[in-house]
Amino acid sequence: MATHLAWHENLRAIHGAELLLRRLKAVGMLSSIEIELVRSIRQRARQVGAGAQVSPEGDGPPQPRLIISGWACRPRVLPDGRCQMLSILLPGDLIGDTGDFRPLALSPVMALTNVRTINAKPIFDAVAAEPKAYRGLALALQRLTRLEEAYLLDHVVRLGRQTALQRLAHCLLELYYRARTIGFVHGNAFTMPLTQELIGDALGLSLVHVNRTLSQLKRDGLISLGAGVLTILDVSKLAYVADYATPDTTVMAQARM
Amino acid sequence: MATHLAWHENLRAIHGAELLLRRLKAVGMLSSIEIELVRSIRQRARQVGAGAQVSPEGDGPPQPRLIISGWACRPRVLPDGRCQMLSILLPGDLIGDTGDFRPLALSPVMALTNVRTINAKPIFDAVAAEPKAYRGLALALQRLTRLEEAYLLDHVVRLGRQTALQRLAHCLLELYYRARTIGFVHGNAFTMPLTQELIGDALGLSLVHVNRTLSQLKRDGLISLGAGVLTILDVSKLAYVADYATPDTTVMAQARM
DNA sequence: CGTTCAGTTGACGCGGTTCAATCGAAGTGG
DNA sequence: CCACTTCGATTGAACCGCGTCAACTGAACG
Repeated sequence: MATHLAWHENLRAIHGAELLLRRLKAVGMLSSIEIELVRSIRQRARQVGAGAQVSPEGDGPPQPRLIISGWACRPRVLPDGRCQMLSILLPGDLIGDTGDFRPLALSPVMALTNVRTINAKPIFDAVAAEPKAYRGLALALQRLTRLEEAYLLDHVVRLGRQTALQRLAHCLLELYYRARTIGFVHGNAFTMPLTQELIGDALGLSLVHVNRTLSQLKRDGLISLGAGVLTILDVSKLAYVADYATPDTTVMAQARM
Repeated sequence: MATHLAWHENLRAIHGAELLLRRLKAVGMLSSIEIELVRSIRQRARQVGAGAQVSPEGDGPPQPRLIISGWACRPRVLPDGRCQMLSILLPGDLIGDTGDFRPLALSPVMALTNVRTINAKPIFDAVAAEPKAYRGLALALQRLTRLEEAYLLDHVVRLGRQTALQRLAHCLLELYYRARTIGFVHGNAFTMPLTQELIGDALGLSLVHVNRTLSQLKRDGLISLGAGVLTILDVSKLAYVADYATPDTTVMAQARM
């Protein structure tokens, strides 16, 4: 029984590395050696429940880990108890410090659902030890970091200058494209486990207004949402109201330099 | 006459390097060799008028430059013509790419007043060529980059979860501490050349509401503002309403790891 | 002496918050 | 097996922060 469980967890970990590979392949080319390295991180996963802190786990800079299942966020809590998310994290996303102590990478990560992570340090260690052998991988990892900053810049514009409808549409589209990259979208639908309160914390809106704005998007036939499954019914119309530029032309372009 | 002008510009450039030195010394320790290197960038300054683009100047990644006088910003212009600033830039701030292609560093910089910059590439070239000799400088430069990201995170919280009064108070305090670092503050007063419309673009507010909110801060005796000079009359009260944590305990702490 | 630009002020309306109540689904304990 | 609770979604009503429109001021400038 115990061995069966361990084997099961192992499978999960392999799958988790596959998610990271999809993201890396979306921003660069990897050699078969590099692909093997990423696949080699098949250690036992660590799980935390919804609401628990994922990172940092103790003192000092947080170790790099890969989210292999569940959603998380980087919350900033204000004295009055309200919360503003800096970013939303999906399976396939890397968290923790990768040696440069970026404030975003150092900021706490909180689980929004049950979250499973595996240690990603072996990847960075290998890349640091043999830069020549892992040039493509190093570049792709750096591009994922840039992508994270590009999303942050979009977030600023969203919060500063967009209406509730635009923010929501923009955010849902971002999540849609990110979910698609990791292969979670089937027929323009994907699992979106965020509650309306959490969406509010991400977009600087109240729970009630998120509800009303979501209703409007449904009424207008742009999305459908039920039982935790979000379907983008009309990508181009949604992109139009959100003022959302296709990732290829902006966010990804910035990452690809 | 021409030679006199060149000599004058030279003086300015030396002073500009001094501003960068103050910022570097605020986040790390420099050897005398490193100080000499920073002081050695005394090339002729380039000037652009208010409203003009400072960076990038042409194609490709923008070269690293140092702002030696004037204020600038990183604007994001929306299709409807409105604008959201990603950050505000003061004298002593570095702009342009430093080799890692960060989206923030690549995003356009626009002059808000007349802006003079000098080429900062020699510094980065020297650090890259002789990492051993310039370890302290490399670290300090990296910390300035982190600081920039930390300000961006604060910006997200400001825009997402703070009222107009709080945003304004928070922003003015940030500018106050940054101006103080470069030695521009005398008796809690410093030159603040931003128009109310520009402040609005930074904080996601309308011109009119910025005016009213500024009036309130004046009425409450927290600031005084006239003829482009901002005086912080009560730092601690302003920090209280802004919910502003002292830089030492937060932003700087993140940069100092 | 007109023009432009930044600041200032009033009136009005909308977008979004807050308070509050309801509802269904999913536990949870007796 | 059934209350009882909890949690997320939903909806109504009142309120208010902030945006918009518009008019006016004073200073700087040609």
